[in-house]
Amino acid sequence: MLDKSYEPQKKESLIYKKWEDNKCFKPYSDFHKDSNQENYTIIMPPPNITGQLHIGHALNNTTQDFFIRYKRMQGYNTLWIPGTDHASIATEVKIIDSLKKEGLSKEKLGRDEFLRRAWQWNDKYGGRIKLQLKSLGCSCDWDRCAFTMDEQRQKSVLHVFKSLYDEGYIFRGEKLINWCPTCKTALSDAEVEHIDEDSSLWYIRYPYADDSGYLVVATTRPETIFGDVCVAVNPEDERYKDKIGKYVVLPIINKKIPIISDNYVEKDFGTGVVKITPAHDFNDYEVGRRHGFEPIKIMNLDGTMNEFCGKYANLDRYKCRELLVADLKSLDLIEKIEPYRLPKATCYRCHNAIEPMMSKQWFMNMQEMAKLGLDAVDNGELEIVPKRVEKIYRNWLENIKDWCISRQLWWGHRIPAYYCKDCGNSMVELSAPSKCSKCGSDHIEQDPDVLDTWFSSALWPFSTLGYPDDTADLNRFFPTSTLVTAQDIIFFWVARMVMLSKKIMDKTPFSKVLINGIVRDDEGKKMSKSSNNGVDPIEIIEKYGADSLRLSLLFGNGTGNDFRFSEEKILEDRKFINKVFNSGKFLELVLSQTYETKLDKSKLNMFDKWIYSKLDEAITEINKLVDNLDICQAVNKMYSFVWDDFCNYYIEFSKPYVYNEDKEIRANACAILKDVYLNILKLLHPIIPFITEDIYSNFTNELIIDKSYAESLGKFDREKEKVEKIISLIQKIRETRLSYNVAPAKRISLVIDKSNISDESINIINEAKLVLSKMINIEKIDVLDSIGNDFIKFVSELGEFYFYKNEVLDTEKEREKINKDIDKINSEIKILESRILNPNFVSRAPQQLVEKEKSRYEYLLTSKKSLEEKLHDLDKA
RNA sequence: GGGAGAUUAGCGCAGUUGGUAGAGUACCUGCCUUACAAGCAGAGGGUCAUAGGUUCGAGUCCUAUAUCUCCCACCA
Repeated sequence: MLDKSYEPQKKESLIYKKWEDNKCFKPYSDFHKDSNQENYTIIMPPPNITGQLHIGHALNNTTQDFFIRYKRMQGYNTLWIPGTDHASIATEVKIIDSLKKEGLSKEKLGRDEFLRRAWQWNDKYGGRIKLQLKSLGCSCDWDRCAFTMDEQRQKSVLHVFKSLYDEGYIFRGEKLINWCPTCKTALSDAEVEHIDEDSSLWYIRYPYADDSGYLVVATTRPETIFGDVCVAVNPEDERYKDKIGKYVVLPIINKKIPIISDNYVEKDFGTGVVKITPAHDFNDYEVGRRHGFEPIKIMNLDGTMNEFCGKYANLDRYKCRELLVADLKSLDLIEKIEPYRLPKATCYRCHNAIEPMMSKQWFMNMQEMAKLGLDAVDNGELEIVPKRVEKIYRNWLENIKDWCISRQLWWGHRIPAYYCKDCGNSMVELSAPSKCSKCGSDHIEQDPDVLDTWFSSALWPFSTLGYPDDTADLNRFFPTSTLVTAQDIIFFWVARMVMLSKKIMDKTPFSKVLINGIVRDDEGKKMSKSSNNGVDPIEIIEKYGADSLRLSLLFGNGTGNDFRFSEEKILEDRKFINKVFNSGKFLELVLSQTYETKLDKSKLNMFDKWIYSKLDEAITEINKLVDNLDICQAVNKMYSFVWDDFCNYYIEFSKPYVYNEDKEIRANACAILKDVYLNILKLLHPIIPFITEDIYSNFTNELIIDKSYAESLGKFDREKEKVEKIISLIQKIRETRLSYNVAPAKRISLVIDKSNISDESINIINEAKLVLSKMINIEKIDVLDSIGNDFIKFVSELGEFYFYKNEVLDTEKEREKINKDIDKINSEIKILESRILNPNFVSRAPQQLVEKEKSRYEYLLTSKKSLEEKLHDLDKA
């Protein structure tokens, strides 16, 4: 028995358990090793264990689950691998925060104890995430669940690191890198966020060494003056041409530095003179390198000034700036200070300012890798949806630089590099060497640093399948099929997966990438942890059920478009599920009144054939849309098929048959209704898995998740057309009744003029007699030889029809209505005339269209004429 | 500074090779019709941001402009 009403809360977890117990989420090939079904594989973007999932995750994972369930039912050998990400820096920041609350610090705890805490953290939050995914209904194979730092994934990371090191793609060196003084680690370029901030442009006077006045330098960072190695002007700048090669004296520290020329300098900005600080600015680093200057480091790793800065040493850089500017002012070396808005580089995790610093780090050379990434889209191995995202992807790869992969953190994959304390030799090995390969010393130390968290994520498509081991999974499921993810990690993750998969596995890791839009709150703001407007999917699921949430996420949202989340939308969409549920109730009711249901294909009536045709049409369309990753339109199609075609019409059509006195008719009608309904459940299962499973189990002993996708009994064009005509007649009758204010309960007669209607129409109407009487309260159908004045006429596609005046008439209403109709027709006639009377249209538009428009025009003219006649008759009467 | 997207009914949105604007919801009218009032049947409501252009024909293609959002970026 179905529940009294749709109440999802109680049942969903039980249903999920049933799926798990029956191993429904496992690929078919796990049980049938020699299965040759085509594979369909998705790797889940592993959520960070920093916290819990929000609606954006729910959107991505619902999308993935939709594809997986759909493909599973279509007979693919499906595998969806779930997992979580250790999120090195993000998690470490969180743990440090929580330690702070206990009055602890990471240094106090020590590395081992800190890591123990981190693993505890993983147990807690990783577990919560899995729970959330299960509540959402995700049908992923939990036995294959991976964690970016579990044993197998550590092994993958080691192997990839070593092989890229051996090939020379990974190297160690001292370069200018992004340094977060708060997190105290290096960051990659991708991890730096630029935020516009109000600041100033300081114009500082640099006296010439020969005492002939001074040069004015405009800078946004006066405190880096200690690291200046020269000042630069544009070689074409007339103002300074004769100064090139001369020297200026750095204020405060009184150091002589040269004036050089470089094209990098823009004449029109500031004073056209730039101070060059190679150790603390990326452009200056390049300029310095071009002109052979050694960078001078002036900052400590915590963002304070170093001993090189005299009395400013150990001051925070901003404090230093303040004092220095004051000092310069008192020396009259500040020409002016202008307000200036500049993009401030900040850490994507702690949001504090980062500093470019010289530091010894590990890097990955990306030049060749980027080509691999570009090839993938160029030669069609990888399709990115929506298409526009491809440009973003391409642009990033075209401007890529070396990837700084080492982090001065503890939570992460420790770099497998070992240094000999005696001879300084460095070794990269899969396991810790006991002796130095060069001098034989056993004073060996592992590099204390860990890898960028995105290094391990980049290997996800093959690390999850068992790389570097030669596993059955790797052979069977790599490369995977579709990747579904959010747009903010295209660079961090998607591009790097493509590059590394091509490099390591020699294959593009997936053939399609679907990039979902951003989830916003109901005010249109981006949902994020920092704005604290995130919504926990569990909360919504408890309130409305997972199916409602899933439907709401998938329905009415264009592919790749941003999505505005609101509870109202969930309430709106839930109505659809309720509708599906209630149609199940109806089926249950009619089945309970029937002893036998047997589907006899030879006994389909025209309505049955119509619904099967519509079903067939819907399936075909949905297949096409899903293949194009257009879930939005696919769900739209399901919605209108189920609600409009099935519920509003077919169920009503079926009533005279399922309640028929003839047992045989009744049995067959019930069987057909059931068949169509079960197919509808299959159609909908990928969007709303729980309710469809629940209802399906009510009518069968099988699990819908395992069944094949919806399939129609056939396609019947002639009957389809007939029923469409019936439908339009029904609509016309309803409209006419309403316009004459005929009470819905009043049974009236439908009249046909025998001389003015085709035999076919009469046949169709006879066939639909039962239905018409039921749906629009038609008492009887009179076929008359001729029609006089006592009738109300209306036209449908089946021909001309009449009501008895005395049954329906209200003269005033009638006149109003006819006038309205004439107005409508007139405006359409106008539009048509503008075309068919236009010789250009007639000669250049497709002939078919011209014909169509012409016949429509003729039809309108006759209709108009008959309406005018009617009006005339009315006036007479 | 560069790039991308958005702008369609009161609201939040769909609209895939250019061919007379669509569903949901809200509002209005009438119905508690034996699956469903979380429903049924109807009605109204849009010069598709603006201005040009291409075309017989533009929400759809092109060019500008405006407003909003997002991404990228070293003009010190």
